[in-house]
Amino acid sequence: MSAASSPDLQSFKAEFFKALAHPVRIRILEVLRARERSVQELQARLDLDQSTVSQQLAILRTKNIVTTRKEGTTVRYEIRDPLVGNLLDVARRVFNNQLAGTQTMLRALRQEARRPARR
Amino acid sequence: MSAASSPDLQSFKAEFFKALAHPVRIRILEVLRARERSVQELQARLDLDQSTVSQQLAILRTKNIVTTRKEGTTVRYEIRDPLVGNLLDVARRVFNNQLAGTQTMLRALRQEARRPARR
DNA sequence: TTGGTATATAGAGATATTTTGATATTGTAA
DNA sequence: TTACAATATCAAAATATCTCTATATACCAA
Repeated sequence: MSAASSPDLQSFKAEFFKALAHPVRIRILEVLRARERSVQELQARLDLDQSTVSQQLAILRTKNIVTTRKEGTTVRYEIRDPLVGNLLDVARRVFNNQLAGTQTMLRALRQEARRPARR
Repeated sequence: MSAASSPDLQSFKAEFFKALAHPVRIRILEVLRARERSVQELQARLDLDQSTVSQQLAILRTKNIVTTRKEGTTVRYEIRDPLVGNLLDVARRVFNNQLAGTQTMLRALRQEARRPARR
């Protein structure tokens, strides 16, 4: 019974990473990292249409990565576990190593690191 | 130009998480974390057939997560950036929070944390 | 050479995810 | 009520990923 042979657990982990495995969902999480947001705000900020944002949020909700708070007719989303932010940070460091060489994306990545949040 | 609006970069990140989004690939990485392994060793240790292991390794190779070293007829794989190990650790902590409540998997997760490697 | 062992790749059917547009639902103000 | 705004869900076609089996390649020993 090694670390690598707990199939249900590894499937659970895979599901979690799947939740991160989409550009829109990553963009959403990077915005939510700074603070909670309504669907509208996400929509405006990411320049995506309502359906797209709501659907991707539904996926993040399903995977328990994000929670909601209803305020009248608007719904505010936030990241459930701040540790997810740390995860993205470590991932960024991996990307940084991987990208050593490809200039354009590397520059964008550095930009991000310098400007971690925004109101 | 916010942190969330560098679509190419976020796609690149999504590709990376996609690479982790499969139970077999996670199991492989968790074995490789301890040290490099030949395809055979992985195959035996994970109780998977040759084709499956080789295919999943090909995906990890494509995404630049592992590198290979050829030794005669055997090929040894290793994780390219040890930081990927840290990433898995942070992910484990997220899982731990998420699983608070579901007993079985939680126990398996704790097991892993206690027994991080094996020869 | 030939044969065997280790690894890689190909192909096809099954399944899952994305994408887009349309429609539901819910809450609130008039 | 009615109407509107915010959010959620549905459905279908396009695309991607998985799974399994078969075959290919590369290396080595005899």
